[in-house]
Amino acid sequence: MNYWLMKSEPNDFSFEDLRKSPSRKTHWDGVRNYQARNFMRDKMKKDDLVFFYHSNCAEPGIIGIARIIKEAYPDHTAYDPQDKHYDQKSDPQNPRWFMVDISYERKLKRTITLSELRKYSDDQLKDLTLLRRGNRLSITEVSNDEWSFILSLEHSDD
DNA sequence: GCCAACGTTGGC
DNA sequence: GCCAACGTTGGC
Repeated sequence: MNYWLMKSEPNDFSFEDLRKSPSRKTHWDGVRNYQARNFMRDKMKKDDLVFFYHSNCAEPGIIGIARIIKEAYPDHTAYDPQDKHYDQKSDPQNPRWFMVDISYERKLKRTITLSELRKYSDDQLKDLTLLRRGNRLSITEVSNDEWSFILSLEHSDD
């Protein structure tokens, strides 16, 4: 079982949007970065848990938990010229881009903000990929220890 | 809105 | 294969 962190801009698709989706699930389409694709295609497994992170917003941070409910399959939006993430070079016979399905698990009692996570960047979270300088990857791995530590913050005062 | 970081593209 | 130009991400 692996743990993940997935970013989403709440203006685009928020954790609340996931909660309101039919059956509280969605496909994670539109990923067009090879490293993020490789994580989805090669390492994400059904039932893995995901920190849902809000980026590019007033209070960036982890807002809730989602679950992988379907492993990687071709991202059909890559073949749709009308789609924002259309990729002319993607061939259905040899898919380049993949997506997974995720479902809403639960909202955290409080948002664990980026600035709060940074307080531990020299110690418990020193290897957290999200905190690496300049990291823009939309899907990153979270270790078992990092997952437990971040969850332990949920019930602390700040 | 600014801008640093960084992935991708394409000319050579 | 190098690398400059360009586009995107995302915190602030």
